[in-house]
Amino acid sequence: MTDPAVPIRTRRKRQARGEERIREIVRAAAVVFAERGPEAATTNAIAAEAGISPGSLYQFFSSKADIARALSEHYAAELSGVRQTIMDVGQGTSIEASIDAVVGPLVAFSLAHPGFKALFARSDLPADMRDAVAPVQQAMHQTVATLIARFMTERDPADVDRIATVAIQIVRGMMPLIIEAPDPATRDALTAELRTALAGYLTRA
Amino acid sequence: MTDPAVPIRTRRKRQARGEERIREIVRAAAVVFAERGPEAATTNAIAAEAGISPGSLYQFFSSKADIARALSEHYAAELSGVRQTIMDVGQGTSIEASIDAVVGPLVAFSLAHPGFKALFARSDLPADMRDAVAPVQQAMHQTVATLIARFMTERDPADVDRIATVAIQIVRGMMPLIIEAPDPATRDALTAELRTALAGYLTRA
DNA sequence: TAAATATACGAGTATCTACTCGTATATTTC
DNA sequence: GAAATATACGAGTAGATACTCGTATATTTA
Repeated sequence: MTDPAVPIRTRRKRQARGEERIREIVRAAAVVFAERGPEAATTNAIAAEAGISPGSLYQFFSSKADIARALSEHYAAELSGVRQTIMDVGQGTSIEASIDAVVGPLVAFSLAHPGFKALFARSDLPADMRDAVAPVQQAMHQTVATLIARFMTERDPADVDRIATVAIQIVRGMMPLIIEAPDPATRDALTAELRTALAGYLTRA
Repeated sequence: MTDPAVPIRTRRKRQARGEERIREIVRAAAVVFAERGPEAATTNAIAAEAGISPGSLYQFFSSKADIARALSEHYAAELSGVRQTIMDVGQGTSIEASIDAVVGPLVAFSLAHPGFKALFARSDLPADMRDAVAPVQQAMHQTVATLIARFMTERDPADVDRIATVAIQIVRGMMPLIIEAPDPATRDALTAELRTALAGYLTRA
């Protein structure tokens, strides 16, 4: 039974064009997710948008949920810059100032990345996709909780956690309205309302 | 060409068992929508839950969106009692008291009617269903705006409208968490957070 | 250069879903 | 009681979708 050398062939390194294809598929997935929503986004449509065949798509991803996972991780990476900026606001700033530091960039990011809303604004994704994006969602929750904890140094961590959850849900509720606002003035007004709602909640929570 | 008497046969009156079937189908739809969500809820599953054949279902409803419409109207009717109670709170009560008068019954209603959340908590239903439930959604918006207007007698109606929209989105964001809370204590805590969020927003808006 | 493997294709498959249709029975109307 | 119609059935249809498979080419490794 002792098997000295089972040469389970390790996959040879991915080629440069493979990496490029993956990037192209993730980009296409963002477009299709944004246009049709997570359940109506078909793998064939993603392949078409990427300019490749369905077979090639499955050369790099094992399932639609796997594509969603890659897309969510892509957004997490893109957001890390934003997160750094946010975390850099001084420890002594007011709740309102911190909210301003978060809301503006987040709205800008959502506008620039239309697929982001499709993946993160919904709390009831199909099970397989929800599982796929859960790690990134939890990381975002952690970031928000850390930020909120600065203003609630005396509070129980469980309280801070709950407050972070509520704040995220408020953002989730408002973001679709903001993104799909018919004109910039409406968008700005709704963004201001989001700031008001967050400030109102967090100063009372 | 002049046709003096085109006897377009007017459909004979629906029988009592037909009315009963319709009630049964709507009830079944609520169950299936709650269990699977609006897009995964299949008409065959609704028929099975109602204990009838797919063909019989289409005897009474022309499409899945048509069933969603009937369900949303059913909820609107069920909610009219709640609305009456809410509207009866005195004109002079505080914002907080009014919020309490709304949130408690609304959470209770959502818990007692699991399909309600599936239809009303989502802002991105498939187009045909969204159109089907739009009238009821608008009626609910009107009710909320009327209630809010009591505290904002000086405000422009457009402002009141926008504030009502934001308040509804806050509720929409929180309701899934409240309904799916793992235990009653968590549910009560989240319901309290919803009250806090609404009070915080409305006193600042 | 030759073997090995990554990339690429796209028609095809199994499965699912909204909805139909031919047919049969229950109820109402006259 | 008989014609007309509402109710009921459930196998069947057309269309869609996630994913596969046989095959062919490009690239890398030795």
